[in-house]
Amino acid sequence: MAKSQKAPTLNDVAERAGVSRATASRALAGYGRISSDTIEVVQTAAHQLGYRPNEVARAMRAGKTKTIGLVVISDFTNAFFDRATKAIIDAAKRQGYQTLVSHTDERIENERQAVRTLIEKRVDGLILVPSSDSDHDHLSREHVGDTPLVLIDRRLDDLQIPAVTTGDYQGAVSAVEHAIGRGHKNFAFIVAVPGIKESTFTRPHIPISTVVDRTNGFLDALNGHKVSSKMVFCEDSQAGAEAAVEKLLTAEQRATVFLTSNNDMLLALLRGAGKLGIEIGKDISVISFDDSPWAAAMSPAITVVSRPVDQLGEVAVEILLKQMSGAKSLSSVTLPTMLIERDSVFSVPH
Amino acid sequence: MAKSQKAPTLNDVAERAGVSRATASRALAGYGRISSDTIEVVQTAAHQLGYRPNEVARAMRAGKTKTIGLVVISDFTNAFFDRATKAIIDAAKRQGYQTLVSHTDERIENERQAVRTLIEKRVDGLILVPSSDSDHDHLSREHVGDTPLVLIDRRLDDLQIPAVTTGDYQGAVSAVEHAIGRGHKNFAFIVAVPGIKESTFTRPHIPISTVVDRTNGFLDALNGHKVSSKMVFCEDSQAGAEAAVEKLLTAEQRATVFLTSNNDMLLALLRGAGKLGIEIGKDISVISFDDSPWAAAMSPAITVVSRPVDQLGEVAVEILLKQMSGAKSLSSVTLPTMLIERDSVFSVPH
DNA sequence: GAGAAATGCGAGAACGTTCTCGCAAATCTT
DNA sequence: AAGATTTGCGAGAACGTTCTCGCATTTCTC
Repeated sequence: MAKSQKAPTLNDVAERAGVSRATASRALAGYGRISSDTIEVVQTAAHQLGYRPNEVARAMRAGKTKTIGLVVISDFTNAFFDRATKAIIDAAKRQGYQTLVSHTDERIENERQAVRTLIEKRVDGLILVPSSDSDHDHLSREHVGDTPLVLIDRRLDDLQIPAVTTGDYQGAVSAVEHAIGRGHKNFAFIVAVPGIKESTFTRPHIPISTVVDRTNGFLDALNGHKVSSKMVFCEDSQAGAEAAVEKLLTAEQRATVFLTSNNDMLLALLRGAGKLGIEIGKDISVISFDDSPWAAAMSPAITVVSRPVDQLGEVAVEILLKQMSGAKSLSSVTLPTMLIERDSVFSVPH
Repeated sequence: MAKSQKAPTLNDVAERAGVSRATASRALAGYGRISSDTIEVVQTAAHQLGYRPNEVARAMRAGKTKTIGLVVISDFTNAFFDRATKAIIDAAKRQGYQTLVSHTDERIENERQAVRTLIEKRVDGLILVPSSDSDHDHLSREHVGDTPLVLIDRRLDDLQIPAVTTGDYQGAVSAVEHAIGRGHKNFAFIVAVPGIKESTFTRPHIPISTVVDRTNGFLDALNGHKVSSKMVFCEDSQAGAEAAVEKLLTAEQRATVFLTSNNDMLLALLRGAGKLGIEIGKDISVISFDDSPWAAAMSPAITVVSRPVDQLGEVAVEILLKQMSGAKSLSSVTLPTMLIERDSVFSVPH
């Protein structure tokens, strides 16, 4: 008997139960007209054979895979996208969907390829964090067909795709206002910009709405106050960030408060300060975007602009599901950020 | 025309190219006997229609989904499983496989359900970190059928399943020896044990090989040396960990060196020390399992037992693929850990 | 230039479901 | 008790591929 090799099919169950395939299907799925006796017979037959429904066949027949795709950049240090990933996977599961995950490492070719294969796998929907605000042909309706699509963390202003983002502009504003309230007059903002070749003090093109919003918030909040400020736009590498940080820390008119646009930059700042013997919370103040258990446990604990990452994932799934069930022209959502005051911002005596 | 609604199928392509479905298939997949003229005709037809092969149908026909399942506990603080997840997804993609991810949150029912649905989705293989060394019926051959299965991070000694683990015993030994070399004579080991209800100083049943190995390594390395030591077994909650830590830190004969079994425990220790005004690297020494960017950037930087997490993922995928291609009775692999000496361990004057 | 071999292509089955029909038997009407 | 309705079930198609056959037609062989 080669029977023990292949997984038992519905046909095998039907045969053993002495009914037709159609009846077996009805008995197990519990639809249509069927007697409770037959249900029992079929169920025990299925159980004895160790029958597992073949979801591939089911998907083929139904035209739905009960699977969504997630295309995400994965950041090492920031827990942000890892957290978002978990939130999405779990929220999807709660609704009966499994999640196929792809990483782009912020490279557009990877994004393109990921979208392509996920669509070929016929995912019922797609959640994506776009790597570029200009290169997004592969996200057009023409290319994704009628696959529902939701963006997270970043908007794409020239495409009609619902996006779930966080209040980055407001977050930057609240950070600046907090520091101004504590008497700070000399600001620095360390901004990570994916894709640029080397760090610079002059504003480059920023391909990500999130970062644009934060810099705008920073500038606008400062506007009208008699303070000096400086932004450094860092390349993504650790070395680049550290070099830029060192330049800021050793400047003659060193800022008294430093904002960092994510945890990678915060870490670069921490390393740089450590190396130069500069104490956080005493020599300089620090506020970072994105909270993490680490930021809270350090001495001093770091004041952060916390973003609602779990909620971000949940809302994204929610909007995606709405789209799947036929809703048209869904609008984007911006979730509020929150400044968590800890010990890394001191008051400047005036 | 309702044609614009449905995704074009191979039939549509064939029709437009004026050939049969079979020929169109050959032309696109590039197998069998076919003239280069027809290939071109079919390819342009496919391109004009925006044809995307339906991988569901392909999977059904082939009996292979080109998809693997990953069942993992997800830890907030530790980057460990997030890193492993990324490594696995990327390694799988390199081999042409997509990855379906499920989180168990260390709960056996979730693990059971995840395995079940992944098998119903007919994944070609399964990578899993088991939550319990005793409750694993759902992983028996009887239940997973002939789906290849690889364990990571934890062994299951009474089941014949290949596991990729790290040298946790040796890691603990190297940490202890390092501290002994620096003159320490009073050790504490803070051990997270999933599943226990409350923290305790007496050894409970530990359902995870990784943790067992570490405690054994700790004990064995200490054996024969004239030192005192204490282990605290922590429940998984943050509050539980902190309470246990506080007890250790305020003990009259406080240890001079603290080992922590993961980054969550390290954080609990950091918070506790911060609260009590105890300085790491000065008042107490610290060594933690698992490296992270944070541990390296802090002041003082934390000495850690680093585990090769990327390699872990890659090897797991490799073994899984071997199993998929028919290899039988693969053996388990243990990857070496490495002690990274930083600034959190001081020398005790004798 | 006649048979042999090679080439290109179409017909049709198969993968494992679900679901629409239609038919027989059982149950309900009055 | 005879028609009307309900109930339970089986036959068969469909989802979109791939692949095995077999049949023409072309190209090779001497």
